[in-house]
Amino acid sequence: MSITLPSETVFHAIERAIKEYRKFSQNNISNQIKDLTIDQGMVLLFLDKHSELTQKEIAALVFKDNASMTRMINLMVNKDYLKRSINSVDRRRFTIEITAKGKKVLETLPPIILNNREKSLEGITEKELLQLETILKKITSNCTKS
Amino acid sequence: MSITLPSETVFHAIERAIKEYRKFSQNNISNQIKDLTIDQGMVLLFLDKHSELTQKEIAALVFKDNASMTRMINLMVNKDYLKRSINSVDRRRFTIEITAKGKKVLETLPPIILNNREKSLEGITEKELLQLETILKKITSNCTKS
DNA sequence: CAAATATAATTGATATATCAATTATATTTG
DNA sequence: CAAATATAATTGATATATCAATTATATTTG
Repeated sequence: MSITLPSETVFHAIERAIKEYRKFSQNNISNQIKDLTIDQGMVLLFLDKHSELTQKEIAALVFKDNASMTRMINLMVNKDYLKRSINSVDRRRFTIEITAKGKKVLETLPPIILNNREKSLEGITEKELLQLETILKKITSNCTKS
Repeated sequence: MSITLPSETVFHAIERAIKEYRKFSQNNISNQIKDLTIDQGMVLLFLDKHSELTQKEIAALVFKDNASMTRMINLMVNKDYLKRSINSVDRRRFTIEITAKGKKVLETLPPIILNNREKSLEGITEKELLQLETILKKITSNCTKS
């Protein structure tokens, strides 16, 4: 008996689901907003609600490392979504502000995202959603413990 | 009422679980095999069982696009895991063979992967696993339909 | 059969991921 | 307090992701 192929495992199903959701979301975003990735959109959402976040904290929220976040924010500054300025309290940090263009996006983006979530979870009950989260958290915890 | 932050959604939990699983797996692989990524390992597993696969087909199995697969296989050829030769039946394709070094890896890798799967699913019942797959497939189907 | 179309793979450009090393500043500790 | 250590962010190198264009070959169609 040889090993079950990765394509037959639950990990494959997990990866498939999140990738299709990302693709679906990105398409729906791109239809209305030019030149914005989901991840960039999420960065805007987080900064909108928590303006004092450091790059490191944002990175953790969107599953990136600091190096990726530096480059992502560079891009977003170049595209005029964000403005970076030195934080006078801790000069190792930056204060990141959302520009007028960024704020414009924040008017259009949330309804698109809400719709993405709703459509992709259609036919799934509240109970199932809770089950899903519970099981996923077990996997996460198994992989992170020790 | 503003939008629920991405970090509070089930999509975040999905992404977290698969990323932690990948990290966990990669660590366990790297402990025993130098210079092999999970994805490269999966390519070896697939080719081992289905030697006639085209690059395009392998790409689909590991969620990459053709361009990424081309580069990944280039690397694996350079690292002497694979050998590429023209397919005489269809000269657009390649026949990809696993080298002796690749076969060596295939002796060490499966037990590591089995252990990764087992450990990461510890405490999760058969029933829960089925529920998980069912719900994930609903999401996938919602995101791909139309 | 020749022209049109399709397919497998590659290439180029740009973005992102990952790791290690580095820089600048802040905090801790002897 | 000075030296050691920690932290936030950056940079460089290399791999991977994504899109569009290209190349080479195969298949379809008028």
